[in-house]
Amino acid sequence: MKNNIKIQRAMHNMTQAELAEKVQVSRQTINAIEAEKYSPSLVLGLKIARVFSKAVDEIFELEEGE
Amino acid sequence: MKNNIKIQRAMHNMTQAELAEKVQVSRQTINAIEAEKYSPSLVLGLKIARVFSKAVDEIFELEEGE
DNA sequence: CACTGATGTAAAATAAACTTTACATTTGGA
DNA sequence: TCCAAATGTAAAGTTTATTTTACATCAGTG
Repeated sequence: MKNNIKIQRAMHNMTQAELAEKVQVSRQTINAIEAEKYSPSLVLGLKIARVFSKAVDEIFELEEGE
Repeated sequence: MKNNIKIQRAMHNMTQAELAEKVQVSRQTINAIEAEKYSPSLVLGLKIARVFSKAVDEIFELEEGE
């Protein structure tokens, strides 16, 4: 799972902690997702997309063979 | 998490087992998701959307307060 | 330099997704 | 009615996401 959350945050001038609060997860969770340590739940994916007013598909993308 | 997988399957004339195989999960997982026993991972959500050539947002929707 | 806010990371614990096996129920067609 | 395919469901087990606590680093600012 690739994602461009970091870029979206930059465009919205938003910190990891702020995003975390908006979608009600811990800051570490956002950090881990950005670092691609694991991929989020669909609920979280939808919430993050909503924060940035984007479709899920515009933020998250499957990788080869995934 | 609401979803319209059952409808999508009907439109594509596809069985739970067939969908399960296409996205590489067990049939029970598809069944559980349709029955909204739990919501899928984002990876699985993206795969399912891909099977039906739809955006994730067209198949899955957050519920009130979620 | 000292301080602060933002980020990276890690280990242990909990919660949630997913699998496997197995069986019951429903439904449509021969 | 009988059969088979499709669906529903359940319990136990494994894997993965997420939390909590805690600390380390880094960049900019006083």
